[in-house]
Amino acid sequence: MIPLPIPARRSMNVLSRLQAAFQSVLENMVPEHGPYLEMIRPAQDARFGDYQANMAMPLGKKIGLPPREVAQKIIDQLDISNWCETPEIAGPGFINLKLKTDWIANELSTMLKDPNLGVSSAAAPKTYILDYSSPNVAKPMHVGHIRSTVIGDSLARILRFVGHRVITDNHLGDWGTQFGMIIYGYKHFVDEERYKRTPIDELGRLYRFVRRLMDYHYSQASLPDLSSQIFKLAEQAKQKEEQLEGAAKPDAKKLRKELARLNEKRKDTQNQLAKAEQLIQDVEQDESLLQVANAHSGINQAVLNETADLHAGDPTNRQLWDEFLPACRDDIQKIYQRLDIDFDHELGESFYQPWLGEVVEEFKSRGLATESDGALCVFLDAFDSPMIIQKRDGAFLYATTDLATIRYRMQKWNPDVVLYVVDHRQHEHFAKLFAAADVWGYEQTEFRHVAFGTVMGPDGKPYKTRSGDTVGLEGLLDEAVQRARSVVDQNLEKSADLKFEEAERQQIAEVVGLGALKYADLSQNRASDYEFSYDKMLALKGNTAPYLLYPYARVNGIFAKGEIDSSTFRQAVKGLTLDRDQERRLGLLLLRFENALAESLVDYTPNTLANYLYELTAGFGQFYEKCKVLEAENETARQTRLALCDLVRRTLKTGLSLLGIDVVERM
RNA sequence: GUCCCGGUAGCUCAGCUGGAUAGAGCAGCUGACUUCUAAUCAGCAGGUCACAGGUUCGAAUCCUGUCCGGGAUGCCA
Repeated sequence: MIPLPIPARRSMNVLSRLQAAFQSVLENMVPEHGPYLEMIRPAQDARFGDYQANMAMPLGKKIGLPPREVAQKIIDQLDISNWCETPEIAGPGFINLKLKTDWIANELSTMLKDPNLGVSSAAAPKTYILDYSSPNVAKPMHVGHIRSTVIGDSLARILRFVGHRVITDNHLGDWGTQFGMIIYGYKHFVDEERYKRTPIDELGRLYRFVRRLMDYHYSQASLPDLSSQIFKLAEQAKQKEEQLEGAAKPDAKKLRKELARLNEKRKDTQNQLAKAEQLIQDVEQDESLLQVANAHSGINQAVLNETADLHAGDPTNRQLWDEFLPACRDDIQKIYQRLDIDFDHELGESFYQPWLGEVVEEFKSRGLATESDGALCVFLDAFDSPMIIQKRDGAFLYATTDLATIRYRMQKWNPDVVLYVVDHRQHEHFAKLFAAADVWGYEQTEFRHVAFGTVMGPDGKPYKTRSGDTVGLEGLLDEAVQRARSVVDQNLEKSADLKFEEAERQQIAEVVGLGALKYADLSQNRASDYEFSYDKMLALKGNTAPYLLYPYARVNGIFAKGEIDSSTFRQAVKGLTLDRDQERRLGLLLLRFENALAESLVDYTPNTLANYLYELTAGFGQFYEKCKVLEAENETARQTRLALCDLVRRTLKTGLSLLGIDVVERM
């Protein structure tokens, strides 16, 4: 498939215009001018102008001239006088650039009339495949799925918006042990009546029930081992303590460290033991449940067998799987619908089963994989351990499916870039996978692991419920909305003149709650772990969804009060004049939108866009405080401010939509 | 053991492809609602950017080492 040509639009990107101007000067001064163009950036301090160019210092070094002299040479040849003030040289050789205010005003009126807010399409559109969310079906989705889902969705939206061809694919886990579990559950414990009426609920119940029985037996089996481990660790700790008594200083430090580590480990193991005992106790407290558990003492192995039978093509299990899968998929679909997320494809692990053998054969026949300890391994430079693609018992693995997936995607879509939005713990797996893809012959494609950190609880540990279970995603969404609702109600109590009916309150709560949840995630640097807190994500100030949603509603309020029709207004606007500082600053911020999008794609970091929107909102706040809109000093000021308001509103709406967040007309 | 990620204000976090005096929000203190929505705005205070070296005209940012935290580590995904 050939990418469709995309009509070029006029770019509002100040930075790329400056770069173009500098390029024609630098071309004559230095052969490798690319890196120097990167040294143009928005000024950090308003006193230094609007933009600054920092290349004179390194350039001076390179060509052996004083930096300030180099700066002067550049300025002399720079052809920007019709849209910039005369550049100034400061300090060791910074070139400070200030845009002509009239020019900014002019750009803004163009932006006002452009439905795309001046964002031009990518000059060279690429094909991207985005692999994200990828939950195990038949297990309830939990808090761990939110990041992949939300980050991947946002990246897909941004890439599309700037004109790339984007294919999103939800690589569902639909072929794993969890199906062995519900098959076993169905065969032994199904409530036919319930299954007919509400299959999803019944399958969910079966999954949890079997999980419980398995945990029970597994815990029992692990008790002796855990106890003896604790004993051993205690012994070792005692030994260390004795050694420590007579140890010299340098050794003592090392010993103390080892001792601390041993104690830590013992504590961990004790916790494991306590948890196992709890699981056992839970079952034993219930007489009838205990009887069932005892009657199914071989359940753990039996579940593995059911899974193996399914994979081997056993007709009964296959038929059950065919029956269960649609129900399971519908179930997760409900969550996606609520989060407004959809995929072009949902090709799960099962989809690739028919080709795993072929892939393995190819690796074998081409000498890319060799046998080691009975397993088929791909040995890769730069890795100590190989990537195993077939187990000793002949079974295939995660890595095998991933390779087959790569082959399928290459053949079907021939992507330039494939992004895997998966948590950071799988980094090494992907490093190996990509290295394998490389030797396989796909070295021209960029494979990229877009890694992200863990969602933490207030205790600084992975977010869990009080009883230590993972937090279900559906409940998470409900609570966010419910808390947003109480914020809505609280605020409406304060202002008597605003009247909101029940339905609108609920709708605002839904948008704000889900928006807050997504925004909390997306405003964070994806690489770091982050602390989950309803209170923080729903705060009215700071880098939160409610704060960003507010100016949108405010601007709507202004237009409503002034009885101004937006589209008529946009067409009618003649010229803008940015007299006030706040107006000019806000205008500059608005012109940076396209650049913010580009920056968020450099390293696939939606938080770059989120931070920009936050800055824009803060800039609007200052403007709003100082500049009356409807009752401006004169008609031109009024027009200018209405235009700025309209641009802020649209930029926020568009920007938030690229984060997958909806807006409310008033709040 | 090896490898990967992190350590920035009391707390939660931006900034990290090197740039001028390190930024937000919360918490603390002070102010601003007869006003286009105060779900807001203005101000004060708060820092050895873990530590030590190095590269550089210039380092929170790059390199090396140390400490601390998390993760991965041959047949789970």
